[in-house]
Amino acid sequence: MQSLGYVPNAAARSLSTARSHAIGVVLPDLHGEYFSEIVRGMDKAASEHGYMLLLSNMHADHQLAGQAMGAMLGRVDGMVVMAPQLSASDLENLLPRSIPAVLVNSPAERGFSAIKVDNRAGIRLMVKHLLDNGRHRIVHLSGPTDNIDGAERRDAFTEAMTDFAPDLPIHVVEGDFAESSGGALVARLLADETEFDAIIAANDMMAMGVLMALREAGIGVPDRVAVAGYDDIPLARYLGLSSVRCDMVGIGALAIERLLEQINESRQEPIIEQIAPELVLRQTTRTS
Amino acid sequence: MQSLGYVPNAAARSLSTARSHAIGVVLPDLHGEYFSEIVRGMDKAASEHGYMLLLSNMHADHQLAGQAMGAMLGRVDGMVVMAPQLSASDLENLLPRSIPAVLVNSPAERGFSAIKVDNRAGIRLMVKHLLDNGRHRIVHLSGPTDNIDGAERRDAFTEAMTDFAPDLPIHVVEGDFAESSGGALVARLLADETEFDAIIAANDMMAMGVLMALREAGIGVPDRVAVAGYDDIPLARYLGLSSVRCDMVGIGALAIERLLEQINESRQEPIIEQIAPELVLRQTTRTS
DNA sequence: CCATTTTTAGTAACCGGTTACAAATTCACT
DNA sequence: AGTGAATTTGTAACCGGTTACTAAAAATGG
Repeated sequence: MQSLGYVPNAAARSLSTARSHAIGVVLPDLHGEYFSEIVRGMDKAASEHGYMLLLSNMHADHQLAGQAMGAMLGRVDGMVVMAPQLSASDLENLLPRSIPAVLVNSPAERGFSAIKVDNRAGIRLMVKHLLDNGRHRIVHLSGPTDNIDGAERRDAFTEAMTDFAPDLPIHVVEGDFAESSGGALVARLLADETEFDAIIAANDMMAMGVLMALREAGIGVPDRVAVAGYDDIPLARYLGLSSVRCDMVGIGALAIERLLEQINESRQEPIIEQIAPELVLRQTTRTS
Repeated sequence: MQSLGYVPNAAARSLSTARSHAIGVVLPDLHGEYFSEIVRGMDKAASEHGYMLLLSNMHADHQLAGQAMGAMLGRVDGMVVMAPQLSASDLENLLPRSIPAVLVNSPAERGFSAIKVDNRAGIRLMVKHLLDNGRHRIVHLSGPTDNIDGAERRDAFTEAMTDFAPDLPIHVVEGDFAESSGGALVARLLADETEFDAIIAANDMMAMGVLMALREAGIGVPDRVAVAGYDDIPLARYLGLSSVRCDMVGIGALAIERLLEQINESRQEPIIEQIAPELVLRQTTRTS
C-alpha cells in the first residue's frame, strides 16, 4: 500500500459514507479584515476537528448564491452561512434544508442555529461613552440599511440617543461599509457646515476613512471630533481607533463548534447565541 | 425536478466525471493580512471560473501536512501550495504527483509551475532608496532563515549592501515575521547602543512593531530613523509605512489562472514566473 | 482431537451520478 | 407511404470506496 503510493479517493469515500469531513462557508466577500478574521477562526476550529473549509462567495445575485450553495451539497457535512445582506425571506428560500447549517450575523431563520454579535449593546456602550465625555453632536455613519448589521446598528443608535439624551438631535447618514464612505461623510458635513463633535461609524473601515479625511481637513482628533468604529479589526489598534470588539475569530470558531455538534448529533435543538461586545477605548475618543 | 427540490450530489458527480470544480489551497497559516490577501485573489479568480476553494492549513508537522494534502486528493482538480517554510526536499516528498499543482513563494520544484515575488529586486530597490537618501547605518530585520522568503530577502540585503555601499557595515538581525520581533529588535539596538538610522524589516508586520517601539522610545521617524517594510499589506498605507508592493491579490489570481490552464490542458509545460515588486514610498522613509 | 469461538478473506450490493450504446420514436424528404 | 437520418428514451456498466454478509482459516479449550 505504502510502496504503491496509494491514497484513498476522497470523493468516493464521501459518496459511500455520506461524510466528507468538509464544512462549507458562504460569505459575502473577502474584502477587508472583517471576514478574514472570521474565516481564520473557523479554519482554526475546523482543522482542530479534522475538517476542511470549502469557501464560496455569496454573490448578491440570488440565482448565483443558490447555485453556490447547491454546488456544496453532497460535498460538505454542513455549512456556515454569513449573509447580512440578505432578507429573511431570501435566506429562507436559498438555504438547503437537507444539511445542518449555522447562520452568522444573518437574519434569524427558524430551525437553524445562529450566532450574532449584539449590535444593540455595542452601540449603546459607545453612545453612552461619548455622551459621558461631553460629546453632544454625535453623527452616526451607518452601514447600508439593507444589511442586517447596518440596520441594527443604526436602530440601536437612534434608540440609545433617545434613551440617554432625548433632547439632542439624532443625526444619521447612510454609508456602505467601505472606507470611501468615511471621506464622503466628512466632506458633506463640512460642506453643510454641520456642527459635530463625534462620529460613530458602523464599522472600522468607514471610521478609517473618516480619520483620514479629518486629518486632511486639519480637524483635530480627538480634540475637536471624537471618532469611533465598530468591529475592532486588527487595524484599529494601530491607528488608536476606539471601537467595539466582537471577537470575530471567536465567533468563527464558535460557529464551527456549533455546527459540528449538530453534525455529530450531540445537539439537535437549534440555539441562537448573541455575543456580547466589549468597548475598546483608544485615542480617537479620549476626552478633549 | 424543480418541484421535488432535486439537487445533484456533488460527490457522486465528481466521482464519475473525475472533475470536482474545486481547487485545494494549502498555506502555512491565516495570520495577518499577507495570506488573507492572496486567498482573496485566489477566491476572486476561482469563482470567476466557477471553481470553489478548499482551504487547508499546512502544519509545520510534515506528517500532518502530507495528510492534509492527501485528504484533498480526489476532491480537488488541482492545488495551490504555499510553503515558504518548507525545504525543497520536504516539498518534493509531500507533493502528490497525481494532480496539477502550482507553487507560490515556495522552493522551486521541477515539474511544477511556480509563482514567486522577486525578493532580490524588491530589497535592492529599498536599499538603494535608503542609501540615496543618506542613510548609512541600515539594519535589516530578517525573517526566519528557514523560510525561503526570509532567506532570500536577507541574502538580497547583504548583496545589495555589498554592491551599493561596500564600505558600510552589514547589520542583520533575525526575526520571525511577527510584530513582536520589531519591538525586540529596537530594544536590543537601544540596549547595545548601536548606531542606526534606518531599519528594513523583512515584512510589514515586523516593521509595524519597530514603529510602535520607536514611538514608545521617543525616537523620531523618519527624522532620526527611517523604517521600511515589505509586502505592502493594506495596513501599511494607513500608517504611512514605506514598503515593497507585491500585489498579493494579483499573485493569488495568477496562481489560479496558471493552475486552470494546466487543468484544462491548454498548457502542459510548467512555467516559473517572478513578479516584479514595486517600491512604495511613504512617510517613514522620507528624507530627514 | 474435535467442537466452538474468533479472525481473516472474499463477495456483492450500494452510494448517486455519468456515459456509452441499443432500441424506439419522431422527423424530413423524395 | 417508405426510407434514412435525427432525436428521444431506456439500459447497463462504471467511478472507488464502504459495509454487511458469508465462507474459510486460525486460535482456543475441554
